[in-house]
Amino acid sequence: MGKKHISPETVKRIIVYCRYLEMFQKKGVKIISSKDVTVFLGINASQFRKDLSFFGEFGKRGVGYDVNNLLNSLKAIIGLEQKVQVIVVGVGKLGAALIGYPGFSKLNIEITAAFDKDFEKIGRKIENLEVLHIKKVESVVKKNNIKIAVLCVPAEEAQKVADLLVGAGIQSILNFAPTYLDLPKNIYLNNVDMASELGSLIFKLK
Amino acid sequence: MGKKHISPETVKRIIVYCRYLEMFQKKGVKIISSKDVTVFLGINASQFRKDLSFFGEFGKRGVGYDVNNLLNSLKAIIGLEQKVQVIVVGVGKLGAALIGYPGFSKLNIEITAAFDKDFEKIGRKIENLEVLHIKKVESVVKKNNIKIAVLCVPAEEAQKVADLLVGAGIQSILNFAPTYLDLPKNIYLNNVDMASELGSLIFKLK
DNA sequence: TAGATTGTTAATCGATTAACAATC
DNA sequence: TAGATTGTTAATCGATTAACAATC
Repeated sequence: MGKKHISPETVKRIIVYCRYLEMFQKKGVKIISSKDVTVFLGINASQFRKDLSFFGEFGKRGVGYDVNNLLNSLKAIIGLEQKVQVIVVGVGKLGAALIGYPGFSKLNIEITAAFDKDFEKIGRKIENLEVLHIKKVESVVKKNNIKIAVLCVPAEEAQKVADLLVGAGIQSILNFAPTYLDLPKNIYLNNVDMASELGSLIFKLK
Repeated sequence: MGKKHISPETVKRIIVYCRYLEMFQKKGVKIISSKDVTVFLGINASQFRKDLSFFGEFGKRGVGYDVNNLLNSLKAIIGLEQKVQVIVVGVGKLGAALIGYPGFSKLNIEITAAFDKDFEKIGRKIENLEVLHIKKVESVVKKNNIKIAVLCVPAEEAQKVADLLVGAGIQSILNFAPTYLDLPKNIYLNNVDMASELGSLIFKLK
């Protein structure tokens, strides 16, 4: 399947479209046009159609898109049509908050296990999930065939723990530590840099 | 000051440069080249020099950049040379985690106050910060001349609370709720969409 | 059929990278 | 001076938007 290159921007917009389509679905809207989907989001309707065009044809000319069909198709494109299992590594305040984060469960994402190195935390339950010692990560990852880790350890530890995760078989890391991670090229890395988002707001106010 | 348009990407990269320069500063490195700063970050050295060029000249040809000077200059450019006060609105797990988030304090950002509407939470202390009722937000914002709010309420409430913040005089919002906010054009909005970052990793694995 | 809206190509826009004169 | 590295211009690349034929 000679998949054309699809930009991360396109993928993230598709998730935004999904959320918005769910709103229409709940309201009972059956058919929607590219303009209806995008005008409120501040996105160009051409961009919506272009984004979809990477994956096929989903609409009827002169008519629009069937909300249910389109939503199901988009979810399947991202890979959200069935539950996705991820682990959380580092159960400080942020990690603990992410374990119960409704934005993840809404997307069909399930936190399978949580890990820490601090014996104070190990055995504690967070949202019915027992915190395990980090040394168990490899066996849990292998047993459940988990590919994605959410990394919430302090910046100083992040590289070391990321290396450990890669060694355990993790293929993708969502990194919340405000530091750059040097990882093998075959590992996917997304950084959520909350401080730099806030910093960019501070700059704009000047 | 006919400031050229500066992209958000440039601003976020400058914050990344700051973090990395601080590492060099701690190690006692005095002089650094554009290549030294960028090679490990996987950024092109031209990009670094181009990013800086929007704001002036900071290096010596044939020599490089003075680490201390450059770091101070960059912090001043972003607006981080003095403490910046922000408020956190919505003290669920995520909001509570952000109140103690070291990534913010490292950038000289101070959480001045935290708000919620839930009487169970009001009066509780989080990291020595008392949670206030949301109805007090306007007086706190005005009194302390606060311009930035971090919004951590559930998606369903986000628009309503954002409108309230704008009414109270807030000029910039860092939104963690996974929903689109429709705000006046003069209000700056940055979205941290953790779920879509995770979704884009899921897609890449396919 | 006439009007509407898609899917896709072409045009535009902006961001990244390469190249190089300036200069330490 | 010779070598190194900046600051900036020009070339490249990719993403967004406009335009329009296809077609419901």
